[in-house]
Amino acid sequence: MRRPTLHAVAARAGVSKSSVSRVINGEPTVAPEIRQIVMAAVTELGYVPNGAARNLVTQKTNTIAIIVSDPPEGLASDDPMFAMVVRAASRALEAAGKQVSLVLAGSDESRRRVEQYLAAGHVDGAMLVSMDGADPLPAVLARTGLPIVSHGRLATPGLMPWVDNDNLGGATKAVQHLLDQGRQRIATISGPLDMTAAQDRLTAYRETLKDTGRRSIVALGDFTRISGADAMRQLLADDPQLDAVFAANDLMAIGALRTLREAGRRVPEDVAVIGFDDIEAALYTAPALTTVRSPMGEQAAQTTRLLLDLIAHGSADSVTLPTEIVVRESA
Amino acid sequence: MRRPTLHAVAARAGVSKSSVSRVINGEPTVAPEIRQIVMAAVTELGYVPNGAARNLVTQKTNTIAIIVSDPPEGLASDDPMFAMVVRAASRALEAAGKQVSLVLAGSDESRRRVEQYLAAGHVDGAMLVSMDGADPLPAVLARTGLPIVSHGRLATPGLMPWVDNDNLGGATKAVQHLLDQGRQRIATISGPLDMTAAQDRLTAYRETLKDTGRRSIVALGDFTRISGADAMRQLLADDPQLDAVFAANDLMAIGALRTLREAGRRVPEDVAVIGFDDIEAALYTAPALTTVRSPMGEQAAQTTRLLLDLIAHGSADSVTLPTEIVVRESA
DNA sequence: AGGAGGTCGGGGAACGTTCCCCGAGTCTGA
DNA sequence: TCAGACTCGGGGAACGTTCCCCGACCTCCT
Repeated sequence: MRRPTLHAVAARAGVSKSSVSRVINGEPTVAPEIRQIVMAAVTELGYVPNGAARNLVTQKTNTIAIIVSDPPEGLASDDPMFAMVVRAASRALEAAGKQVSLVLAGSDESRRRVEQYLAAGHVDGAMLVSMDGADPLPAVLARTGLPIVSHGRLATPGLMPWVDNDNLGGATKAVQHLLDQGRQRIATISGPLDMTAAQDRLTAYRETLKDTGRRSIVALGDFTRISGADAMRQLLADDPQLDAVFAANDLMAIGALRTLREAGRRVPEDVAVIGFDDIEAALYTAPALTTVRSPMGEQAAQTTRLLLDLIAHGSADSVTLPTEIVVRESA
Repeated sequence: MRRPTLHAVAARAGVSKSSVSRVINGEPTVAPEIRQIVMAAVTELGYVPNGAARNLVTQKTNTIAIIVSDPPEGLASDDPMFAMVVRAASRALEAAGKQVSLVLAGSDESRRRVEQYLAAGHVDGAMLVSMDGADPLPAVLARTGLPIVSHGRLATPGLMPWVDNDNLGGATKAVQHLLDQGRQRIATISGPLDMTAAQDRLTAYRETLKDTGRRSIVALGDFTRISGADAMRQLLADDPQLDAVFAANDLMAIGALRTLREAGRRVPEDVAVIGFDDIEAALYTAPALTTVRSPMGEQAAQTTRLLLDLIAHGSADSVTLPTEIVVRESA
């Protein structure tokens, strides 16, 4: 009932286990006839090399960890980012012949386990996804010496290479678009400020407005729909005269849209709304959401490439990807 | 530069490697003072047991594979199901001390690799997610003899235990709700018919309507928003008089809502729309979507429990979870 | 024809654990 | 106080591979 071993295949084929190993690993220095005999024995016995034994002796695992920060609240668990990023990264990794180990870093307890897990040599490298600035995990993991890259720029610079999209540029374009429409009172719904993406988008909003003499109107969200809805209520209370809102992501823009509808404001006539990310749902809101496209699939693919480079060459340079505005109906 | 081994810790602590191993694995039969000495040496050296060596000798990996069918088209890559299911299952698995290996089964090539991967002993068990009926993968994997369960009932019965929600009951409730409102011409947008969930939802629609003498009006979708929008266009062309639509999932209902809006039909006055799943986005449509709640987080957690049971006891019974209707504005 | 060089297969050590088995040490009870 | 039983630590084999090194055979050149 036990799986056949290399030894069994060698015995079956009547050659040494070295020869079998060479055939399995596709080494060129093996006679064609031997190869054939071995292959026959392999298929006959249904032999598959034992992964653990292989990992042990080669000191590599062919496995990459995708480490996703997972807030214990369990909010935003249908986050489209998660699906897009994990899926795109997995695809790229599998295309490169790597296996994927998915790690949710939630509680402190689980964070400790992540460190152990990496130190135990289970993976050849890791990709960090949506880490916030307060999280000590990146620094801890960087110290393991393993090749690690970050999907999204980290608050602490220099820890590891990263791939991010041009949040500053994108947010600037968004606010500029509202200004170009002649909007006078432009508010923003910010993301959680311990994340660099949220910081950058807020900074760009402030800088762009400052040049026009307008004042900033800011409400805080956490990148979820419900927080966007709440923040919008807050903004309407703070300044009933506002005529435009820049939400730091589409999910919050969708929440804002609902609040505006409930408040009887027309979009875009009374209030223009612009989001960020261009998730698929942005096409299906009423009215359809104007937003800034961040190339999420591309970002995940590039992050993967960066990691593979880092593993192969020992170094890799961070990348910033361009963003573009997508004008639909809401602004 | 190399990581310390068990041997190094033993030397440092002045005990045998057996003692160190016992301490590491928390065996009770070890003197407290020895334990203390060993622990000191462990922290001092920063020792972490090598995973591959451990896996090799114990013949288990503490790892579970989540195998997700991944259509090559790359459509629906922001599928909220993917995020919810993978996240909930990962959480449950990590809570049980298991590591998660995420496997996307896309091309034929990658399917072959999945089989190899499982046969190589990289995992102790696997969970299949969103397999369609035409997929040979479940049968192939079942033959490996590894403990495997399915998230969602499979088209081929008896292959492995599964956890599903009550699609028949839920869809019946949905259609009945439309009937109760006095709707006369009730159409449906079906999911891909090679998936059991789509089959069941369509069957329930047909059965429920049949009793009332009404005729079925069916358009085919594939569980994506765009397909829902297309199918709705089709339905309006087929029967301009229709006054209700049951979409087999919320994503397609969202697509249908957009088409209805474009066609100038009011929801729910002219056409009632009801979805299925109760994803978070259903709360944010205009009008808010009436739908059938399927407990996705619960389903993922139960599937995990089923798998752990199967691994521990060698057997486990399939589970069907109840669904309930959630009435909002659209129907 | 003989030797040198190159090609290919075989034996065995090593990877870092766990676990079995044995032996030594300790404690208890008669 | 001594024997027996039990507790706890140590040595070593085993897990299934890879890879190094050596040896044998073949070929080609001189």
